Amino acid sequence: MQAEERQFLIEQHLQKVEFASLEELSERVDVSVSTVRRDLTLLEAKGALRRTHGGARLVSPKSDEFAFTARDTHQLDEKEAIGEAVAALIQPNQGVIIDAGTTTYHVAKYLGEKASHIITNSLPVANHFGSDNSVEVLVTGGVIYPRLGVLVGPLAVESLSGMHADVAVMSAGGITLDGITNSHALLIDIQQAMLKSAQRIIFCLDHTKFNRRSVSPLCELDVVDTIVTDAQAPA
Amino acid sequence: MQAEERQFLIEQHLQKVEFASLEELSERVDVSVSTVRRDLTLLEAKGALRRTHGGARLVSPKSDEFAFTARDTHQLDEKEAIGEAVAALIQPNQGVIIDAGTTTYHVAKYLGEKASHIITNSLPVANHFGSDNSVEVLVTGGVIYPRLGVLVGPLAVESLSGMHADVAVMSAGGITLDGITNSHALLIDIQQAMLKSAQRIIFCLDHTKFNRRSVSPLCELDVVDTIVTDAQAPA
DNA sequence: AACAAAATGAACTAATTTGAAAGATTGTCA
DNA sequence: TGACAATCTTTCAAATTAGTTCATTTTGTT
Repeated sequence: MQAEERQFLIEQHLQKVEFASLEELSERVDVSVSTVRRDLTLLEAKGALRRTHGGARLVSPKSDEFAFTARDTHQLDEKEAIGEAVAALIQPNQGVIIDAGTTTYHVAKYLGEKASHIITNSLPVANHFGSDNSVEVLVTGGVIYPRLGVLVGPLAVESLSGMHADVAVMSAGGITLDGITNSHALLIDIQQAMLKSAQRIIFCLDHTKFNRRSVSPLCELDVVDTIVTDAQAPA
Repeated sequence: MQAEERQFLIEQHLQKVEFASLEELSERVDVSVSTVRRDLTLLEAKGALRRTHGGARLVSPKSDEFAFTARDTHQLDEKEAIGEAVAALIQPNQGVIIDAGTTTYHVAKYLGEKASHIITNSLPVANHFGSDNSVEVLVTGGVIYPRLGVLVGPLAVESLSGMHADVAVMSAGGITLDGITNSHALLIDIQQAMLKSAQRIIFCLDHTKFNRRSVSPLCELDVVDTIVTDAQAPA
């Protein structure tokens, strides 16, 4: 790999995680810590980031974007893995509904140009496909729920009600034997509309979601076709 | 293989991968590394790419989102100035419709928390306010028009039809004494819905738009309340 | 076919980059 | 504050890459 590419990768990674340690970066781009140091010095001179003790951080935690969704490093690896697995489940040229959420965002990343059209109420997902003209992306209307970049409200529900998709890729706050629950009542309406509009329902739930119950009930378990999770989850 | 063909292949490959090492290229086009070096020097002189240590890099990386809108540096100063001027025209706590476009995006930047609610079909504008919870941002639904990040289609028009705002901040492709025109028929419907929903209409038009006529007519001049432009514009 | 011109690949040297180790600095915790 | 660990900067040898030169091959022309 070339120096330029490496530096680009570092920059790009920081866009995602906001802060990264030297070790983390050195592993990620597979060079020594010394080299990462040098790269960071260069990138800092360029103004792309700011060096800190032990690593580097984004210079402007750009309020432009959705820190929470796109930059959430909490269990990043698991989420990436789930994202990849779900993307593999989807057949080419299907229509896919993508729910808002940190995990479902990763599904979008791995989905590439597989889907023929995508329906979403998540601004991060919409942004991800924004410059990709091989996929038709339909964004539901709605009011932006701050920080999450989710479109909520009656307009979002209405938009979804008339639509149809082959698959819905969903996320939630918790799952028990009684069913699936989520935290915001505002989201429930929208998610239920999504469930109605799709033929096959896939839920993305990492192991922290199991045996947890959020405030609002979303649906029974028998509505769900597939659950994708990570290795640490119970049967 | 001809030298020209080889260079074309190199260029084409770089379009795909953004970065490539000499070895990689030399294998791909099946010549020695020396020759690849020479090719790269030529291609660099041509402006097709930039040489780096160990390889080459694409000059214009297409990687980022909505480069067109947010990073369009064409007449940046004028647009910033227009943005600031329009923002100054807006009273606190008004409802504002913001059209999609490079200039209107700058209006959003200067608007801050002045408006009480904002209605837009522009993803860059939505992103800009995304994490700001002092403003209610209503995003119209619709299909993403690639590269511009505009939401278009019937859903966008429907979303707008039921709404109301104090001001509409609009952009367009050209203006003559006969009226205002814009380039994409898809946008026209939406813009007309915006015009209907707002009490006061402000158009942002830099001097290049004057005496130009785009393909589709948008509206007559008497619909417009205010036009904000830059110093180089005619009276 | 014979020749000149251009392109190619290889060999060599100069320049750059890299990784590791030294000592200097900073941050942390009692 | 003082020790201790972690991180930073500097330095240097090794490795990689760039630039140059030259013999050989290919190409184009007569």
